[in-house]
Amino acid sequence: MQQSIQLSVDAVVFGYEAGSISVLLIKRKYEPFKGEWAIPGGFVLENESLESAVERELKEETGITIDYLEQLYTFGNPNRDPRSRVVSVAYFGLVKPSAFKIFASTDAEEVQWFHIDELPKLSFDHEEILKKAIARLQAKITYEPIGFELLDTKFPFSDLEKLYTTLLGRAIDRRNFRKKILSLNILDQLDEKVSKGSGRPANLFKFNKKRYFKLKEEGIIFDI
Amino acid sequence: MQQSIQLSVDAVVFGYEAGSISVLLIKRKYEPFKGEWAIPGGFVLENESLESAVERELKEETGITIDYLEQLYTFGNPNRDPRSRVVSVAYFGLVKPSAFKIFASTDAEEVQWFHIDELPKLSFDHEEILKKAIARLQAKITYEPIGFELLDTKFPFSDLEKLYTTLLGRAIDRRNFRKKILSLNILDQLDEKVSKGSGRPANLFKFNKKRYFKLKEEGIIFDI
DNA sequence: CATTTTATGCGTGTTTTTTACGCTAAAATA
DNA sequence: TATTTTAGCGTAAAAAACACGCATAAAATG
Repeated sequence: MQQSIQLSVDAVVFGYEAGSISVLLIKRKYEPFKGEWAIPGGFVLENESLESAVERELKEETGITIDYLEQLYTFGNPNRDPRSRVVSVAYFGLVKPSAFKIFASTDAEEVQWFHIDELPKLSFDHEEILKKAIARLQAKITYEPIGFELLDTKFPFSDLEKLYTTLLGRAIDRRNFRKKILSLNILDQLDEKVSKGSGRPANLFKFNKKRYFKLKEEGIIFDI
Repeated sequence: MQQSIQLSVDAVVFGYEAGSISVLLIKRKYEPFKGEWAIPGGFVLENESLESAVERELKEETGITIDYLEQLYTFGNPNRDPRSRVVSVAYFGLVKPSAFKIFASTDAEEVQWFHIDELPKLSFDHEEILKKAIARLQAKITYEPIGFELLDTKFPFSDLEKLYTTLLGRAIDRRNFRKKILSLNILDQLDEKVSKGSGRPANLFKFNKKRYFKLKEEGIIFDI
């Protein structure tokens, strides 16, 4: 028995900057869908794990090294690729965009961050993949502290608050939100302040991942 | 570019009977791992969707038609199969065991339900897959009403309660649980009673899936 | 340099949800 | 018929979620 199914990986990478969520897309250099936008990804090599394949492709095509990566879903519709049967394992990644300089290479003619509400037409079934990834991001920030992967290591509380209002798509009470997050005891308050523009300078905070995992083991759950 | 990665599907199927959760396993008829227990599954055909492949393999190997099926995770470790590189998309299924007669055929020498705390040694990385499936089942019954897929269409409230205590692995207050579930308004109380053994006969209930989806659209969420 | 603007940060009362637990009802059993 | 067993209803206390007031600090404005 010998199939000729090809296996690929794709990565939906989210970033957050200046109050809006963006996703990293590439413009395809080759057929099919040459010149159109797509989620970065490519074929898995013979002796490579799926995660390694994702990391390699991202590095090759966009120059990005990922901070947070998890498997999203496997898309296996027989006709999703016009060339042949290609099954793709999609991943979901988060980065701090400020930390990386993106550049196109190999299969990518161009790389660009797109706001998730200003997306171009996408190749293959990538729209479906992206839709699923957005749903996952919105759901997951309410029960796992993954939002911190999108912020700088040190951040003022207002950044976190803004991230959540953006992702949840609704207003949240600033005072109650602060109380709730601080009561979880997973943030370290630093002795630094930032002043961006007018207004009172804000204290900087840092996510204490180690403490979070310890609390998680003890059964304390993150829940917004 | 031509890979020789093979693609398979596997299905972890859970059933519930007499107060305990079981999983459907097959004894392998051929090498590798001939004579050992494994999760049912097999290779995906060229023009078949992943879901169809799962359904076909389950039917072939065990005789079961699944009630509830969802994708679990894709396992792609390069050495998970001693023959060659095989990537497997694992699925998660639920059935009412009373509704089916299981029988072994094709690749299976034997089929059997195993209580999830009395499992045999498993082939490949199937232990890892099963572990993930159990975690998913336990997590998911708290935020989606999938428990009903394991019960008979008509069931007394105590069956539901017992299922939850079993799955959650802890006692729950009978009175508060009933109040909570009934207040969700997703159960129809029937005009039938069952009396099994001693004690006051219990009213039968039926899960109203249609109403649940309607409520879900309106934003009412199931949460135990 | 006083005043306005902008944003931080602490507190308090109210409503809603969760939790704990007492008690009655109906059938089998001894 | 008394006792045991399982079903089913109700009520009060505790905890969490929600709504909102207001003092404070620094920068911008005139």
